[in-house]
Amino acid sequence: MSARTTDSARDIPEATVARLPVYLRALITLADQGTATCSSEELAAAAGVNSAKLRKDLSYLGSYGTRGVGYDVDYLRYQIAREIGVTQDWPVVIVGIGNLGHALANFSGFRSRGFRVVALLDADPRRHGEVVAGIDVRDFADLGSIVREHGVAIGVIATPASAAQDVADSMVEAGISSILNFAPTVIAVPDGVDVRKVDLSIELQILAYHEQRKQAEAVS
Amino acid sequence: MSARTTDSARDIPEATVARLPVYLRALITLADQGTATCSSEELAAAAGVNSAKLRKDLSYLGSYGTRGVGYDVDYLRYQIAREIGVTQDWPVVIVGIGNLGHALANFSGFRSRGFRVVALLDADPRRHGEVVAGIDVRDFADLGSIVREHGVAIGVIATPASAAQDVADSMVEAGISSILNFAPTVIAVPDGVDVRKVDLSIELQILAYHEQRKQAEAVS
DNA sequence: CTCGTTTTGTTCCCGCGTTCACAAACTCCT
DNA sequence: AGGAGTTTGTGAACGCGGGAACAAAACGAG
Repeated sequence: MSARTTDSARDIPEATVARLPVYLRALITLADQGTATCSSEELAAAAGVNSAKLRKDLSYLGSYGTRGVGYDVDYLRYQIAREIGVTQDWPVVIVGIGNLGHALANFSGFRSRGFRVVALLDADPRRHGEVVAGIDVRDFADLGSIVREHGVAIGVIATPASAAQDVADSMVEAGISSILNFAPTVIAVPDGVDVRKVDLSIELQILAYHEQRKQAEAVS
Repeated sequence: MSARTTDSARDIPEATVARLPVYLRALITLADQGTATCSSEELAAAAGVNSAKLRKDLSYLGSYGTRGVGYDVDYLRYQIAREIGVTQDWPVVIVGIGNLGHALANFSGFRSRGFRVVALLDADPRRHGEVVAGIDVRDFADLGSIVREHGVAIGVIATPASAAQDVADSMVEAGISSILNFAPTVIAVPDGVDVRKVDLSIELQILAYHEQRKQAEAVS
């Protein structure tokens, strides 16, 4: 902590951070199509946001565009990737190799963004030795040594809700400081550890709420 | 549309709607533990939010608490469930039965919240007839008739990004008005259709950004 | 070189959401 | 019955994020 003047580290609003990966994906798509330059208007359309918002977001990173011209796709793509940190390699462990764990282990989107699954862990001994996505499932008790060996900072929880808090505690103790939680429960972690949660059921419930209101409107 | 006075339909802020399912889950956990009554402080702790925020959120639904006492767990649970709409049955179709589609089809959290998977669809003929989670995979072309037959309002997209827009278009045409999109791409839909997206890779990238900054701080 | 055109970067304003703080209301004990 | 103690519901202040609008900068034509 403490103030410093690392020039690359102005503080970027959280809402902007959440959109940068979307811009990055849009830029990759544009690059694949052979587009060399794009305006904020085009990129905003591809990312599904307002162009003023896009420009403001990018301005937090620096002045990477050219007035009257637009943005160089490859250059901007690299700058965003660097800012997010996906130019480096991030070792990741996945705990809980059920249906969801399988899907995550096989998900190609991780690999292509600099995330490398270094271990799959499960508490159930019957799963140990099983090979998923070319990686063999190991004992959850090995977490500590794996984290030390590979310098893992990011952990993914794909266990049932009942196990999630214990897994999180073990992850923190092992030195992991960023957790992506798919278990449908709130987990508590000490300060300095980031948690993001993805809850499929919650997303559906939000849709159901709006759907219910739409249907109520329709019959009125 | 148009203004009406359905007393149950004051407009609830979007941020509150997104938290109601979390409260509901916390209440179910409390009920399972045999708790009959809880204070806003306790419930807030279980849901991982500030107690003032919880009280304000609940106040949008009505005055379901008792001052000096707290909230009746079962009663509040029912009221929230009714407000979200999960007291009724929501038929759902899942399109794209790859790794993720498998996991979603088997996910028990849907069933327990009033969501019923009525069909699994895939464009690949080799998958047709395969049985996943007790439901057999059918041709994507059957979407329209299935939606009509079951009155499906909610669709889940679990296809690769390249197919997502086409699937969304077909869903909208079939009459689906709420879409949960797991494909890593922005999809465009007409007004009146709600889309929520879940992007695993984006969540990890957000964690990576913060992790990078923590590590930069650590060496300074 | 100068003017018109295009597009970025930024300023300003507004509205939503969060939090504090307190009044209203209910229970329990004496 | 009345007062002390609790806990809800809400009014008010504050800060963040979104969007419109504009000034600054680059390019091209003549």
